[in-house]
Amino acid sequence: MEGLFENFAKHILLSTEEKSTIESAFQQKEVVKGALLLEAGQVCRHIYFVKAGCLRTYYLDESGDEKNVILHPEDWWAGDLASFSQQRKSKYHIAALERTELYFIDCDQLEQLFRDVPKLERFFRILFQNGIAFYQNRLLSMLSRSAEERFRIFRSVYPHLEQRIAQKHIASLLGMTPVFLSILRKR
Amino acid sequence: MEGLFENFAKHILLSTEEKSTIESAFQQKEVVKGALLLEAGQVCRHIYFVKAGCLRTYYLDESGDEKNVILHPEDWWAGDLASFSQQRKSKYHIAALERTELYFIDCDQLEQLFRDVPKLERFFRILFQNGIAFYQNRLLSMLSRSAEERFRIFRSVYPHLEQRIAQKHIASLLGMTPVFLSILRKR
DNA sequence: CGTCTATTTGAATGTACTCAAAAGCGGTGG
DNA sequence: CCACCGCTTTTGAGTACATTCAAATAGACG
Repeated sequence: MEGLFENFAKHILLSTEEKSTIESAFQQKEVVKGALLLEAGQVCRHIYFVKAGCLRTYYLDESGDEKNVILHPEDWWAGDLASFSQQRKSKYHIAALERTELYFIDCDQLEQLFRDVPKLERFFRILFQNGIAFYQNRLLSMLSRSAEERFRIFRSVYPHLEQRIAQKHIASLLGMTPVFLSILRKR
Repeated sequence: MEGLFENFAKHILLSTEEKSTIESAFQQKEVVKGALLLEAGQVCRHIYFVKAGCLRTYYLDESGDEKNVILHPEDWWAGDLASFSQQRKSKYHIAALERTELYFIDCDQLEQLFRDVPKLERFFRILFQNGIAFYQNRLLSMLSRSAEERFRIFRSVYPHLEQRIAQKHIASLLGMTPVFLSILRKR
């Protein structure tokens, strides 16, 4: 679980005992491309950490269109926090865009883990704090950038992801149609 | 500081001692309409809680246009968390849209308060968790809703705010021009 | 009351979309 | 290994939603 602990180490310092407490709470799994980890309408029961591969969180709208809200490549966390913490039905689906290796934890066990290793409250407080900054940025880019600029930003932020995943998923993430993204790429 | 403690009570239970520790860490002030609480380029040194009135967080882009990222009416928190926690220059300005009554805390004192009242880590973890859900929603609405739908949503989420603040600020928040919002309102 | 800023209105324009069809690509099975 | 099927991407034509610019009107505030 190296990748996971490196991630924790970004914000908190864990003792060996704390690490082993955490290690025993997390599980590991590998899912195939297309696998569904959370379905809208269900309560989110797990938080995932992506070791390798890529997940996406998306909204399935009234007309059946999928809107990718966020991609989770390696070293990212995934899970519907609002659903998780308020035990409400999720609005989002979470699925794998590639064969993906994951660590995950059950939501009840995470609550227990918060009690056993209180430092984790701090870790997630900071993680979520950064999450807010991330979404503020995304929102700002929707408010003030053209489709072309948003695509340029995407390319610079995720240099290799463009080759790994379908254009339609990038288009959806950036709030444009795949047809229009294809036109932009030709330029 | 009733409003503030009611807000804390949404997620954590505080003892009388804890309340008084918190109370002595927060300060109070009142600002006039238009007052600037945070300027882009400066490091965010305070977190604000809006008792009455309304603040806005906005981005001033290259061409001098202001983009409202979020409004903070009564009972909301404000402050650039990313700047605050990483001690980096803020990208955003925070200003008052009305005469506004505030509670605020210095960032160093908040760090101290996290040590004195560890429950607050939990409070802010949950607050930020909800913040992420809020921004996900905003983002989704930019990704999948028309300007008209976004305006309808705004009206239902903030029923009285439309009368209190300038249309151009609502237009900016919703990612459209004030001219177009005026056309929408006529319909 | 006068000035300054915000809103409304109209015309022309542009960015991005829809629809449809063709081409490309990837995986599967014969 | 190749052929076929399904899905994704490309291309083109026509369209719509929202913008820009400019001018007129209304409203806020000292």
